[in-house]
Amino acid sequence: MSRFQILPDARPNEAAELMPCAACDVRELSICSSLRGKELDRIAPLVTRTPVAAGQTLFQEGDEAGAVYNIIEGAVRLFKLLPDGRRQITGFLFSSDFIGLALKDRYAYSAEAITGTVVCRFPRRKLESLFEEMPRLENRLLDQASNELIAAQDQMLLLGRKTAVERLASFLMTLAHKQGREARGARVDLPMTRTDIADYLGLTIETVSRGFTRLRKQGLIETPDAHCAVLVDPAGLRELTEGG
Amino acid sequence: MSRFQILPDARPNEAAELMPCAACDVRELSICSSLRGKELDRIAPLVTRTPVAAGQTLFQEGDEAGAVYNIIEGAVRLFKLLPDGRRQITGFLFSSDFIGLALKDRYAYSAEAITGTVVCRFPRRKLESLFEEMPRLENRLLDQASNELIAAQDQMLLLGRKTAVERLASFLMTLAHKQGREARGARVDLPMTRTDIADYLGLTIETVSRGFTRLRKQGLIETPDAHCAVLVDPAGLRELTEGG
DNA sequence: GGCGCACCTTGATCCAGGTCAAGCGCCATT
DNA sequence: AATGGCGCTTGACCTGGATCAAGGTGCGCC
Repeated sequence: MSRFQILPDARPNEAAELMPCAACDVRELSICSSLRGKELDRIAPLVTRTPVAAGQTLFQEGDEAGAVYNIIEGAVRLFKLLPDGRRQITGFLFSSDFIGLALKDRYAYSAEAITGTVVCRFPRRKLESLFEEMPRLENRLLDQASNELIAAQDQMLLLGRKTAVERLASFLMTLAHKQGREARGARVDLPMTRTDIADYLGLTIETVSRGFTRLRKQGLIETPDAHCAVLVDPAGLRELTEGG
Repeated sequence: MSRFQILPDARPNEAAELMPCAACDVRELSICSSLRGKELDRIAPLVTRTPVAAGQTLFQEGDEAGAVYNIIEGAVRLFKLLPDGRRQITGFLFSSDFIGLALKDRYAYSAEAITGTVVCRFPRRKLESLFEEMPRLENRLLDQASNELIAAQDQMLLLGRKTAVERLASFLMTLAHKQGREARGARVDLPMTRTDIADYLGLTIETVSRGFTRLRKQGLIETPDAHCAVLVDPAGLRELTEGG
């Protein structure tokens, strides 16, 4: 999937020679876009590119937070569990997204790959020591944190006050936006399962399924298969999003 | 309520003479704790201390985000509205809390004083230009953002997956924690109304009221009046919090 | 090509929490 | 001390979404 090899941990010099950062597909989109040439050279030997198979765990809630990650390719779900197994997915992350803002000593949530994924792993301690050297990096992270907080508040509104179809419509339009496919007829990818969507929207899988059926019958979307949705009427969906 | 006078906007020199920051009650608790003496002198003339009456609006969702705030005293609710009036409160803020992390050009939520409140207002543009000078300040804000993100994720779990009583128990224990009153018999202040609590927990006022009644009948709390709760059995409440 | 399994859809029924309605307590105003 | 309004509680009933149950569909594997 990735054009890059996994970097051997034991030989940082060789890793540096490969210059993965300079050639990274998502560099300009990720937090790394805040880094200049020299800074990139400084960081390159510290990162490790790793593939993660679908369903595999990156880390679990409560683990010591030893690393932060950039997603190079694929999709990841972040979630929290209650002791009896109830699950809340707090976010889906995709290429160029950063994992590791919301943490103290330990991760506050678990992270699993949804599809085959490639991540770029960065030791957390080293990151923090770089802040002094690279204030633009910290700046970028604060910006990112801001965006995530705004998204989190939107999600609270969704979970606290929206109906099932409104939640589903909101979810589809948010994904469409992230994928740059908000136009009529655009095809939105849904790499996650119905169960994932349900656990993200605070619903059950059955309600999510009925929601898709309803949006389809109302002529708002088409679902050629379970892992994509075609926006037949994005304006109508957008309206639904806010209770219209 | 505050021991400080409102600073006259028109006369910054006089404001500086008053040195409100150096004498500020909540300085050590707020983001300002990251500032050293000289930095404080630099910031003091830029801030404006303002009282806000109960029920008054600090700013509205969609307003241009011209300022950030520190709460000196009182309580504030942040919320988002749907066009039909459904409201989701995204947070309650108290003394020493900071308002202004989750914003781009415009505020993503509205802010209203719950009780009589005193805030410390800071022009946003000036704040950003101070980051270079005071990296510790940016550091502190990133930390704060981290904490807020973790809290937001907890709230998503609450809204998406907890039952009505579990939500109420979680709310009480979170407030108890913030107030440093988690011991058996401790008295937790509830400055907000039942309607506010309902809009924070994604419930109706009736369900919140029945929740209090149920917790009382189970011997977990007492409610001498509507604006406080006594923790009769904090361990029991804590269990409920996670579905126990 | 058939088997097994994971995932999705649909229907029938149930129930937690919403809605509607009534009444109480408290306080500010007259 | 009557009045009115707001905030809170409680009861009766209703409903959106959960739960329970039964197939359907697609795909990897033998």
